[in-house]
Amino acid sequence: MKSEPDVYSIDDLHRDGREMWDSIRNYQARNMMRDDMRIGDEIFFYHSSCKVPAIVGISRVCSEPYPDPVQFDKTSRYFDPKSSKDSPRWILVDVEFVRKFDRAITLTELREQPGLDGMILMRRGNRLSIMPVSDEHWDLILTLE
DNA sequence: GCCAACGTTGGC
DNA sequence: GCCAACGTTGGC
Repeated sequence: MKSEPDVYSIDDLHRDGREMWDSIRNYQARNMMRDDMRIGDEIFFYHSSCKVPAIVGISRVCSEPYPDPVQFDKTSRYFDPKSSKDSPRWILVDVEFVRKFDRAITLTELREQPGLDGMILMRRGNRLSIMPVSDEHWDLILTLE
């Protein structure tokens, strides 16, 4: 899961313990939270749109999927007038802090790993803020820490 | 600040 | 249902 550190960083999650992953307005990302995530699933926490884009730690899914309350908040820029409580369009999960890496594993470094070829994160122009990571890639990335 | 790569919107 | 125009993301 990507997050802009200026908006919400791994340190913020460490401080808060857990966080509702709200305001995601992309159908693919929503589908992953709604359909693919299970309580206990571990997540790489990635800092994006910043000086050194990098995987900086691990978080974990800690709720069932449920409707994003922000979609009903008229004062929010993420308010969705086409959504309704009867059939909410945007679904999210809560995530909890697991640990922060001793050092950030930078995108540059990840690109240098031949074993990570084909990772969705590395695709040019990739804009997905939530994406699956294969077991092989997960294990390989952990050896880089 | 630039620009590639998408996703979304809306006219037809 | 197509597709052009536009908006957003995010690395560089």
